[in-house]
Amino acid sequence: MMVESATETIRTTPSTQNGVSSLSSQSDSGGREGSSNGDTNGEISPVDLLHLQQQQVSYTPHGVWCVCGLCACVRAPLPLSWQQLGNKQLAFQQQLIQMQQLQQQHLLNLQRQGLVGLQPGQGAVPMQSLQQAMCPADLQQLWKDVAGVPSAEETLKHEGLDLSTTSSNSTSYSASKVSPQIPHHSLPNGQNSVHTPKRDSSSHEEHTGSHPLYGHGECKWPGCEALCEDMGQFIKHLNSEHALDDRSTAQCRVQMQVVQQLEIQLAKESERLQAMMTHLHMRPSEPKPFNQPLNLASSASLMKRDTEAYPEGLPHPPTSAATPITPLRQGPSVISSSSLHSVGPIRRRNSDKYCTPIASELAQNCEFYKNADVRPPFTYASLIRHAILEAPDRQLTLNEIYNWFTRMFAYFRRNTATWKNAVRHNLSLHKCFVRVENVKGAVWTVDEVEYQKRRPPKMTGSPTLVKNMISGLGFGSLNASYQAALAESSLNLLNSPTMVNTSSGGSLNMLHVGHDDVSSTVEQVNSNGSCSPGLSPQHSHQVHVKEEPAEMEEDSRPVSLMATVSQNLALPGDEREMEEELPAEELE
DNA sequence: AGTCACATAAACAGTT
DNA sequence: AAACTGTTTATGTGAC
Repeated sequence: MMVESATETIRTTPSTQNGVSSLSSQSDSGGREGSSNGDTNGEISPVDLLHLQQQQVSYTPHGVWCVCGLCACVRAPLPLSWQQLGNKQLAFQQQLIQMQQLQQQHLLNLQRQGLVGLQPGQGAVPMQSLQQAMCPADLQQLWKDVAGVPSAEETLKHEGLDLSTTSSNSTSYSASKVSPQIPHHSLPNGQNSVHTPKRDSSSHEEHTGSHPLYGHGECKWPGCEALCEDMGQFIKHLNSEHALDDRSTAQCRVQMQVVQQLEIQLAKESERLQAMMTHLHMRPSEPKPFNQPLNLASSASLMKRDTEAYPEGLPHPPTSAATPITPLRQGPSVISSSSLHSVGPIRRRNSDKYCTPIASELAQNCEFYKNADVRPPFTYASLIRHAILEAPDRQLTLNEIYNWFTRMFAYFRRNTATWKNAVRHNLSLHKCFVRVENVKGAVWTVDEVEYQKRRPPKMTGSPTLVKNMISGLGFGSLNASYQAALAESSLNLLNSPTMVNTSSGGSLNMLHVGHDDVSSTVEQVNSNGSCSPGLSPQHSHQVHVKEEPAEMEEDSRPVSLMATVSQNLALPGDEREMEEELPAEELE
């Protein structure tokens, strides 16, 4: 039968293993390393790409000027390195362009149907939008540059940006890919795009008495601003000054670029809006931001290796009341910072490295983990500890721990085979987990001292944090030995039954910030009364079955500064938050 | 390169 | 007998 059990594990292993490994690779490479690698090869960085996407393109006799719609930065002329974009960026940009073209075509269809028509003054909209990204004077100057130089198109052609033909080596990444296709997509009826504005306008205004290019007695042709007393004079001006020639053609194409860029921006903003609405559950069906299927299975199906097929559901990002709504956030708040590896393996000390509190994370993102099939970025040990500490009496049976895992994490509802073994393994392996025999059977408790001893946090990545934390406690002048003694003292204090049993036990416990996660914040959360109670006095009364002979020796280490520290530890509640960040290590 | 922490797999034994 | 529980060992990986 053991063989059967083993084979069953093996049978389930491949999928789990693959899943884990793939997730691991996703998180490791796709998260930090992957993105960073992509930026370091002389290619365009995501930031630059973002700017690219936001750019408004303008043509001048001196080249192509791009005005970033994001920050209004003007990039001119475009660096040659941008011509060397990798295929990745090109493909991405082409996708954007295609999407934009579809949108533009749709817009034109609407226009033909009369749903969206050019209204008087509408022609100024792109200018206004551009002016948001660029000061009006500069923008106007750009237009005048185009308007005032008949050879603008020639200049552009000369520089490799042929407005009439596809130019692969255009200096403008966006323009080169977009402009040549505009006539085809924006004007599917085969009408020459260059002629369209003029013909439409001249025929339109004569009959209606209004003209999109005329308003407030001025010609609204980009860069013109010619005063026209009436429509007739304007028409005259239009036909004479803005007749079909190279200059008007170039100006028209520039305007098309402007519109196109704005539509790209519109597409992006629409996408953002969609994501926001998705996040806020305002729409019944949205594309899922997560790669993995989300598990919205009811808690009724918690325990068992349920359902390979999970109901398709909306992404369920953190929605706890304590979590401020952040539209663009797609995952747990802490994950976003400490681990882009939200779908990565449990392991790794992300929370340690970044001092990520698991309890606060779980408190904030409880719903997220419950519903999203995302592996929590915490170790088994920390999770087990959290589960136990969350229990009313600080003790759980193995099965209850299982239940907690499946109840709290959709991920564990599905990947059943391996993690239960891992939980048992961790319970047995780590001294911090103490098996206690009671009437009902065996329950597991947490030896907080052992847990903190388990692995002193390195905090190598943030020495300043350590310094700040110490200084925050008023220990700014402490030297390393004092700090070590402090931390050590805190452990001993924790180990003291009297201290543990007192109400200050929780705050003392917060001294051990955690390298892990749970340790630091179970109490913190408790202080808010939201999640789990404080350290249980019952804990000290437990009968420890597990033999831990060597540990008491460490606990009896001399604590030279014990008294001093204990005074400082007995801080009012408002100072305990600072204690929380005190490193538990520096023991050795 | 060595060490450590962790995850995973698996064998094994005891208990229910 | 089967399932569950608990212990232990082995191995691989990543971080330091």
